[in-house]
Amino acid sequence: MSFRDLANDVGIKSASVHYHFPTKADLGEALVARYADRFKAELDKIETGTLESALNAYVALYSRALVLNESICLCAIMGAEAIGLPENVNSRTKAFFDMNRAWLDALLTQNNIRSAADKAGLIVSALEGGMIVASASNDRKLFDQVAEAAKACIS
Amino acid sequence: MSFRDLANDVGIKSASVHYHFPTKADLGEALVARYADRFKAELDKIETGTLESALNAYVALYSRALVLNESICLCAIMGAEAIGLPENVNSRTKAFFDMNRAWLDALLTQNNIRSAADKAGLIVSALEGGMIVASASNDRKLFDQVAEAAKACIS
DNA sequence: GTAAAACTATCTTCCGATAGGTAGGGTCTA
DNA sequence: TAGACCCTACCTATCGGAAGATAGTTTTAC
Repeated sequence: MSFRDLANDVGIKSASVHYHFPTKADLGEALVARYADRFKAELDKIETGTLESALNAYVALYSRALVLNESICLCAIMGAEAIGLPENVNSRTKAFFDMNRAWLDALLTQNNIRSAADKAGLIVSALEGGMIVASASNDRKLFDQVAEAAKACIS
Repeated sequence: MSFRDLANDVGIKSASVHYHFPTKADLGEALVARYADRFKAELDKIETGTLESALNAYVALYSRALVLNESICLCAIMGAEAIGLPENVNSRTKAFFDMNRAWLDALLTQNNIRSAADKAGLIVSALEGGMIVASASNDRKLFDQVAEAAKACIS
């Protein structure tokens, strides 16, 4: 996705995109930041009543991206490319993962799960990795399997 | 990494690289294929005597890439970029993941672990995702945490 | 009238790819 | 055994295009 492609999609000229986002790094950072913000908003909507339903809702956030948009988590892509990406983009990506782990950690702790932080990290990694494996294999069932197996690890 | 960059590293001209790998797709496929072959060779060396030691050796294969080369699994990168990559590259990437799951499935089955296939998928996804999260966060400990948590899920 | 936001036009750099040539080594045959 | 031939692996040179970015100008909205 070049400046010209993006400009074309929006309906303006590439020079106008540069007006809002001077460099590619600025554009990338804004993209990840917006993605993280929207994800955070979805997290805040999740009802943390029972552990199981909360986890299901959490997984559904990932699953939706995989199924509907036929793409994968933006931060999985950015994270995989972290080497060679600008530092400001990487720090936003890191912040996204931190946010996810923190949310899960809080949820698990609240439900008296042992080693909450470790399991939170496992779930995030498994879901991100699961999206990649499923996407590369063109088989969404692989993601569902991973998500189920990850949930089965809790308790 | 362009044809010119690669040619420069090898010490020849980019046209000569095109002689061996006519298109970028050919080059990418060969790269992933070689990576998978080498990984397979390492898998074959693993002593599957005890489950724990075998799993440790398996995780070490990933960990080594993360620590020594200061990079991550090639197939994590290719898988994350699967959308937009040539089909021949994607099928090699898929084959790599299949191979990993099959190896773990056999190991777990051999050790009478229930839901071996599901857990094999979980481990692969967790390790691939763990590398990405750790790389993006520039914190190798995150990967080690994930690897430990994944192993703790077995049995 | 001013400031934001779009535009035109252009520059430089890099990319993947191709055409065509060259040097060296091996092979077949009269 | 000498010449004709061919294959491999590199080379030089170049093409068309796309990319990121900038300078300067015009339009639009309040």
